[in-house]
Amino acid sequence: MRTRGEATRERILAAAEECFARQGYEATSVAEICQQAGVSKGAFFHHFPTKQEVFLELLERWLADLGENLAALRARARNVPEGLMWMAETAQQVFEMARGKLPIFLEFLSRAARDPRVWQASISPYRRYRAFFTGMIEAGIAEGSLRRVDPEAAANAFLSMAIGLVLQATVDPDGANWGAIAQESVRLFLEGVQQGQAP
Amino acid sequence: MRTRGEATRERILAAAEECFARQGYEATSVAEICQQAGVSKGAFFHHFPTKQEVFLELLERWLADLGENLAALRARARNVPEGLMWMAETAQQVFEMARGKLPIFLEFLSRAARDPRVWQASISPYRRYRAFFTGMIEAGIAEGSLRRVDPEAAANAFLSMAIGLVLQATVDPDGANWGAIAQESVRLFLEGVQQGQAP
DNA sequence: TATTTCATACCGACCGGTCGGTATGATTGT
DNA sequence: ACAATCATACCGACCGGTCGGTATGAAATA
Repeated sequence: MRTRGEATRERILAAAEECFARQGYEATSVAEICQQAGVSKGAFFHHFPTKQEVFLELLERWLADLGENLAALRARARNVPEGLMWMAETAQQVFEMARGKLPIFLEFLSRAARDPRVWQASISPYRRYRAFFTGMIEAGIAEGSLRRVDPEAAANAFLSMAIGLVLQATVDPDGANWGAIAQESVRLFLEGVQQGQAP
Repeated sequence: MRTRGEATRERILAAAEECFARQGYEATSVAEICQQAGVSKGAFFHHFPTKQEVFLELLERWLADLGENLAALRARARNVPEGLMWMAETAQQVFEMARGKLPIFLEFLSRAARDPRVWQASISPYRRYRAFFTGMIEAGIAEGSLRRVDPEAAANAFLSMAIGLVLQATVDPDGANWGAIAQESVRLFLEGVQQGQAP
């Protein structure tokens, strides 16, 4: 954080993230963000042309972060099933840590379905994730740890499960132990596709 | 639709549903709904105390409808795997038909995560769905068509998959043939849990 | 070094417009 | 007549974004 300006920028982003998480995008006014950041409205619009731009920058950071975490987990795993299980275990921590932060995820999606700018910002990382998982399944088949399933179909099923889990954990965080359920689900999934595991 | 009042009420609900689907809840003004319904603001607030109440009534209808459809499919199926596959096939049609209507689903969820009233209205049907699928898996095990998996875990995995699919189809409807993917995913799931199907 | 210059960072009052909801009275059906 | 139904006009709050102007501090000039 070299210059004074950059520090202010970061404060605005952090404040916006908190407000969005607490109240949602629409319900959060620019004035509120400014107050939370201890900054004037003038400063806000000096650093960002619109409220939406703040939102988009947060979105980009979040998705990039997620992508890096997934890639790191895969790289560290000794084989594909292990990598997938690690991801499920990580989900446990994510659910616990993020809690109040998760609803932004929904807000992102809800807006992405309508706002072309948001859509474009979310959809290309998302498609990379799909490709990423397809690649993982293919690698699993190649290394002999997975059955010869259709990689795309399996990746889709896995990704759907992951998305569904996150969503449920977001809406009903106290309804179940979602971290444990994530692990159970992935285990079940692996039992279906793993080599020499079928009973 | 006996009285004149009921007809107006329905027109307001239909108009609201369309507006919400097209623009989202927040972005839809009461005036817009009234115009679309060919009704005055006075009529609107005569039939509904607040805008949110309209939203909630739509939500209730939608969830009740979904529940009925699921129960009907299960009742007609000759065994559990067949029932699950039928649901996947139905998803195909739902995706094609609903298209523009699906984003309301996201709006529902997004609001449910924050608005206690909406949350309560969505969460109890949702928990019924979970119980419903758990019951199905148990029945499948009892009838011998499914392996002795943990019913709750399997139901969770299946429901997660379903939710994830709907969500992806909502956000990226042209990104893939979601109906086909739904069938493929369920098939994959069944291969994992079905009796005597493991290769 | 002392002074001028100037870009960047920031302030906060303000504007045009929108929105959810209300007040009041007309119309309709019984 | 009288209750249910609907229309019109209106209110007060709020919001995203603008704008004229001020502070800060580094580079240029003398």
